[in-house]
Amino acid sequence: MSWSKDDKESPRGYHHGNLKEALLRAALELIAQKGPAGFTFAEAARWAGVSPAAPYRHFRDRDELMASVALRGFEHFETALRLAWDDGRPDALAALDRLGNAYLAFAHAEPAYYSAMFEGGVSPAASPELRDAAERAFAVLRGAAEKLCAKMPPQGRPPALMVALHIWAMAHGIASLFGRGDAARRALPMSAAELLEANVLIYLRGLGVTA
Amino acid sequence: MSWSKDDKESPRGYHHGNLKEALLRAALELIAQKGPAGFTFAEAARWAGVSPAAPYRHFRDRDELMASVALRGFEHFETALRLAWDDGRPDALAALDRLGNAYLAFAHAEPAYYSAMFEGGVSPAASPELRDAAERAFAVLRGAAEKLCAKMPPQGRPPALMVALHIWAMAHGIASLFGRGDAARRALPMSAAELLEANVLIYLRGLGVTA
DNA sequence: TGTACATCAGTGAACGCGCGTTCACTGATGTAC
DNA sequence: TGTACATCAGTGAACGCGCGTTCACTGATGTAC
Repeated sequence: MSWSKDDKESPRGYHHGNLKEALLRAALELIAQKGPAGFTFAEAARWAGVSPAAPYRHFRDRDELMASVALRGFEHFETALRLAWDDGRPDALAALDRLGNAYLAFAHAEPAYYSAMFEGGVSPAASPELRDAAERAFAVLRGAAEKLCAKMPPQGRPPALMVALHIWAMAHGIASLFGRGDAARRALPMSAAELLEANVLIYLRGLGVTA
Repeated sequence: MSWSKDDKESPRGYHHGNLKEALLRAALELIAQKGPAGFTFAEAARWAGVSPAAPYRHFRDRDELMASVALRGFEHFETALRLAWDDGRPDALAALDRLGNAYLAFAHAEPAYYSAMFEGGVSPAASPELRDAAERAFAVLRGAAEKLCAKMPPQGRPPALMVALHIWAMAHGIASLFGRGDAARRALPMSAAELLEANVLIYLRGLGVTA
């Protein structure tokens, strides 16, 4: 985060100019350093180089800031997934493989967003905005599941929603158990990405989808 | 937790008699109420009806108490899984189904243990004791995977470790996304247990395991 | 059986700290005329 | 183009609070003899 130094040291006048943005980045940085529980309103203010009362101009409280981080996380997450899926081009299987990799890459590269989204104690149902953002991200998985189901033999074709939930569960399970950069992780015989790819491939074979 | 009232109100002398145990239970209760981040050393002491200095006789600090909770959690978890698996009787598939249900039931009935184990910020590698307990719980899944692999056609039989990790990921993914009692959860077309059962069945079909 | 003593678990008062939150304020910005 | 004024973002000092941690202490328990 090379801009952090600039942000903190560049002279500024009485008005910060972009404090809301700076607070979001501060929260993100602090979550990355200490986990979703380990950041405080006061510290975010300090990190942004501003008095402890200033954040109240932009967020009602700590929870609202956390929810904003989660919201932004879901937006970036959706973008990353949508880009990887690329509407199923050139074919659904190749695209799904990219999708899984993108899922893990996001959880790995942006653990702060990922934990704000899924472990931050933010209830997605709390704000309609947040719920919608989460829904839009899930919609990418949902769309992928639909395209996959269309490839299956019609008899015994499973509901696309269920397939989407399964894919989500496998990706989330592997991401949260093995996908973070922690040193404390279990030694694996293969990478998280390989593990997920194999899991999804076996699952699809079970559904009768073949390459 | 009907004993809590008794514990707090029954008269006791200068010595508590079973403070370590009471602190573990207090921590568990507080984690259940406010999540793994939302309990403090001082509050656990208060909950156990003891001065704030007393816990230091039994735990170095908050982290050691949290690690003890996680340790006990893994022990109960292992017991529950082992009981459900029952050495694969009467056959591996039926036993695996019970195993999955037991996994979800534990996460649902003991969210405090589950989050101390997987989201408490406790590094399993920190203490050998904790690592071993986690390893013994995983060994149940591992054993199940081995029994399943033995049923597969030998050509292209996958490594049992990978199958165990896949089962773990599916169970953990579904447990942490859909398996908690939160009101804020996504409305699902089926229960978490059904979702996991279907996921595992499709996966096994993909491996060539049939009922 | 009784007594002296060591050990140990819990006390309670004290401390420094950082947090969340409030308040009247002040400096900067933008706008109406 | 300039001036008066409303609006707004950030200040800084203050508060009460609960936490973690320490300390010399004290009451209870167990043990040696």
